[in-house]
Amino acid sequence: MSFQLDEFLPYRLSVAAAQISRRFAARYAQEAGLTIPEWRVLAHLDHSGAVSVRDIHARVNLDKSMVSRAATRLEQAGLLRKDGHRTDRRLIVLELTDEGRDLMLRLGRIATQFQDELLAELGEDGPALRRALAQLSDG
Amino acid sequence: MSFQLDEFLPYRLSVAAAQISRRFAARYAQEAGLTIPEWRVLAHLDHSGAVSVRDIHARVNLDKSMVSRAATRLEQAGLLRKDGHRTDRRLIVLELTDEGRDLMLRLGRIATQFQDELLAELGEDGPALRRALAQLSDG
DNA sequence: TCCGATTCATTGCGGTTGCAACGAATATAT
DNA sequence: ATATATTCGTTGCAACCGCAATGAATCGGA
Repeated sequence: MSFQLDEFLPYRLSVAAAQISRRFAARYAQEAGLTIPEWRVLAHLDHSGAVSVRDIHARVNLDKSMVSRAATRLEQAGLLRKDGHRTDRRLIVLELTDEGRDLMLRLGRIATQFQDELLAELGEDGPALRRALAQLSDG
Repeated sequence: MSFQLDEFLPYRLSVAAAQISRRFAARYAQEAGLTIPEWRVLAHLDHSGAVSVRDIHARVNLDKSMVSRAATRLEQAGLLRKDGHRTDRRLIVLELTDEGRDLMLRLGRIATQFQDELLAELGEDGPALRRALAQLSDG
């Protein structure tokens, strides 16, 4: 009996993740043309307030270089500010501008609605999916 | 109340998928240094028999160019053969060599065991995860 | 105090990826 | 029958990613 890729969990997971990312990107493309790293940085800053590159790197599953480049692009787009840290001059403090917060307000609504739709599609498997993803991410 | 990336399903999905892919890649790295596209092409061919690039592209969620390049590399590694189609000369028929089949036998065992471990970690959420991933991939 | 180790953000680089263009082969419509 | 459209695999290209190296700043131990 030969191996069935179709039934293989890592494959299914990867396909589902790619598919959902595409669907979501299509939603927010109307509001803003962000890459996934840019979206993650923006969303994390909205929730965390002013914070360093390292901080985002640690919490958002992005390489330092990605955070740095995404932040540069977001700064050029006027969505965030980079300031030096008061006492530790190695650190760069990232903080959303008013424009960035406005955008996240709109994107947050889109994201929440999108997630609600997904959970509705999933029905009663939703909570189990949450638990399973948490388990797999830590493992 | 600001948006919480941590709780956002597309994000959780993407992180879990990346994490599991890394774990699995670490397993089969000992047997063979395959990229993910190469692994998918190999695994699909093992299960499907001789088949065209287009076929794999459609079923395995890989861009045509990826399939083409992966097939070229696998051919150079002696794991598959490329032949012309008998009647439709646009088509290229891909088929595993004996060596390719041998490798897939070993990789299939590793994959199956890895999946068994994952399912054990997941416990009773495993079946719900399966259903959820299927639902999300179609949506 | 002062020198080596560590932390931080950026940058360079090689490999990968997705998209679009291409040429060859086949299908379709008039 | 023949011109047009479509399908197929490959290739070029630009963007992207992860990793390692870099340079600046801070920390820690002798």
